[in-house]
Amino acid sequence: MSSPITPSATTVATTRRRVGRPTGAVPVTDRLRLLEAAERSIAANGPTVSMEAIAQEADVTKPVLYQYVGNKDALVQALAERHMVRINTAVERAMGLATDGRARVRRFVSAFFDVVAADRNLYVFLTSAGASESWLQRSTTFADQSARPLAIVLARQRVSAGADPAVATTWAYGTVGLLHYITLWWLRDQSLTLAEIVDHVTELMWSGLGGTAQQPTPPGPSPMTTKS
Amino acid sequence: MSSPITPSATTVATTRRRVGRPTGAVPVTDRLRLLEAAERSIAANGPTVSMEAIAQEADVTKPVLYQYVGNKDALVQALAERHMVRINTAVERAMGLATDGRARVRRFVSAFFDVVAADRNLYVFLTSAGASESWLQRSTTFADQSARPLAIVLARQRVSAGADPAVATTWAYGTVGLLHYITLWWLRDQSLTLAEIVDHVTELMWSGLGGTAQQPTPPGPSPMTTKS
DNA sequence: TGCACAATCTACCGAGGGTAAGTTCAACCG
DNA sequence: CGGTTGAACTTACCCTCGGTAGATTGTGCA
Repeated sequence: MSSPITPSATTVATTRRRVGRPTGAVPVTDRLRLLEAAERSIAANGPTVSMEAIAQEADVTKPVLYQYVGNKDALVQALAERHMVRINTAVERAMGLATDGRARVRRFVSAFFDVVAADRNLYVFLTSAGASESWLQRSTTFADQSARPLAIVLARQRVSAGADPAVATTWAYGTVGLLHYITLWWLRDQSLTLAEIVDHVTELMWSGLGGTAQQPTPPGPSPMTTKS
Repeated sequence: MSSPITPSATTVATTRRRVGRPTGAVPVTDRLRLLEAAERSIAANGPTVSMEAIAQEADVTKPVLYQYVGNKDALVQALAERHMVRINTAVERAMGLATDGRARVRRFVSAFFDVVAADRNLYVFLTSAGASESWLQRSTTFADQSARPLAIVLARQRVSAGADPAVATTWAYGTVGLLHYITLWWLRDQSLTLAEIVDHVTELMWSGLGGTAQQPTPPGPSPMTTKS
């Protein structure tokens, strides 16, 4: 859980810190430290970590965590921003070279899964936290943070292709949701290799259910009358 | 909140029920009543209803609710099954007539949004509850219940079209996620009419980002360096 | 030296999921 | 008809978790 003994300066924090303002000119913590601790704690304890546990990992008490971070939603948002940066840099680097449309999508998808698979718990934490809470009011979730910039890009490209950009936002949320659900399922039962999913997802995202080939009957109604 | 006066048999339950086993041979409640009460309570109190509130709406105390239903996850699952039936019947009826592939997808999407829009709160409740809890272990969520049968249908159609059915499950989860995220966004800020979304979604689902037309540059990396 | 305020912790609150144990009635048995 | 067993409830609680009030101690400045 908390870091081992490894003493450093001033008898270190293996022992509980004293009450009151600590000696030393500078605050013990800063926001960045807390965010990093949060990510460590999420990685260790799974996506259901409590704020208490996070504070503990940062060797700090809850009020301090709340002072720097606000509340749990704000924490999610902050971590979401950091992770978005990771994803975006990976995606940019991966796509930079390709020119063909489909190839670009493939690289996009591949980079995405690479980053996400490296932090399973974090991804689940970001996408599930603050789900029900206020979905119908707020719009600061990971989903929104992902979809908004994507919508801009899509709109631009629709315009430069002479198509109607009105679909952009819808498509952005659709793409995000598509990736998200597949990711969650894939992280759960790892029945497919990374290469396989990337192929499947690319195909779906690029060509849709219709595909390049014409099979005339798409998603029919499901049997679904199977009751347990 | 609770139903008005409307007395029926045995002085009715407007007043708090006595302690102990109630008079009368038959149990006061059955599972179906509880599920219906749950749906009413969700519709009234939003997707964050407490089990307490649901029990109250059913004019019963928590332990009774738990005895019949299990726990909150089980409640979600049960309600998910019911709602899946609604969705599936609507979808079946809508798609029955169409033969053309794309038209079938359109009818599918349209029917889906019809049903979902009729019970906003219920949909949010089903999809968000039990999100983080045990995503990486369990697979009984609304998403799974939606994706599994869809995967079967997709696989069948891929086979009969001479294509590889291995993509089926991936595509099923993708489709569900796509619909889900768009729905949530659409329910939140109703900036598009139903007809518009149905169009956008159909286009995306059927033809993908590549579309029938060839615009060579798909989702590029987003600016995203916008910090608040 | 005293005073304001900064930085931290302890101790609590309230909501919500879930449960243990008590209370009343029905049904069956002698 | 009286007593025992168990079914069908409720009351009252536990525990976890997000969030906060207020006490406590150190720093810097007048």
